[in-house]
Amino acid sequence: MANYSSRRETILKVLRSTKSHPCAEYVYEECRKSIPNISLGTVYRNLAMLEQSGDVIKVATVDGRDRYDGDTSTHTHLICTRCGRVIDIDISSELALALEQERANNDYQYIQLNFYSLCDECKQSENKQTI
Amino acid sequence: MANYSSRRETILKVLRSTKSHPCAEYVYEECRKSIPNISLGTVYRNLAMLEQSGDVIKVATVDGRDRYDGDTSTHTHLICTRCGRVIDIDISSELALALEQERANNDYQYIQLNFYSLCDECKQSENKQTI
DNA sequence: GAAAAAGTGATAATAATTACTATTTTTTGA
DNA sequence: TCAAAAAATAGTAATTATTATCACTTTTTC
Repeated sequence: MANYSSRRETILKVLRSTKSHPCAEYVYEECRKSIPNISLGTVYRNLAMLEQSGDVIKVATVDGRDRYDGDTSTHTHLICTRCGRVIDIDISSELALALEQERANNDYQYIQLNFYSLCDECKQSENKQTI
Repeated sequence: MANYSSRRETILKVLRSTKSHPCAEYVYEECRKSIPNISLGTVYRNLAMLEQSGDVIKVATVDGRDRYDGDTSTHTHLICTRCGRVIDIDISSELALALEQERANNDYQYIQLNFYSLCDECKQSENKQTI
């Protein structure tokens, strides 16, 4: 069904080479560095295809923009309630185990766990302001 | 800062009286039953205010539409990978405890846990089709 | 290597959400 | 109680992320 596409390969490479969980616009700008005439529509189309094929996940929608992740393994995110940054975080092995058990017991396909809080950068700037 | 507003009260009532985690459009249609000339902009503005004040949470974005929940207590959702329905589900007490511990230990503000799978209705129709 | 299938760039269209503004509702405080 | 100030609203226009379209190019098939 799906042919090979050099654009798709580049888009996937961009997503796998960052931990920033970027939106389509960011992926587009990164791709333009090596493929100057790639179009934004191509990025959107391929992100949808890559999501469909399970090579990429749509991890959250922040400020109206969909955010993508090239890491499809089960992992947890911190979403900053101020700046919207999406950050990978570690969780206790007890929690990881309980999550996986709940998933398996109920035959759920996959899990999305987000904690919300200020990220380190926003905590910093918050401190500066209040001192 | 915020005055009283009968529209806001109605919007909150609508959200608290459903378990369907509706989008703004649904809230708007429900409100129109008692306030025929309420405007969609008012619904959006008040949903944002209610989210800000913590009376409502934005629980997910499904098919490009933000979905709201009038139940602000920590609870878990099943999101149907076919129809997009958002459904409250129970989790084991072990998982609930591990989640709360992780939250407290790291001083996270709040948690959002979503499992993805077919909902019961979509499982049903899937069965019908494949037999 | 030619026909068929899939992908692309450029651009137009769609649709959810936000902004704007004249008017109305609510609050304030004398 | 009531008039001025503050906040909210309806109606509508503007914005913006995303999707659709289509003539053309790349990839696959056989």
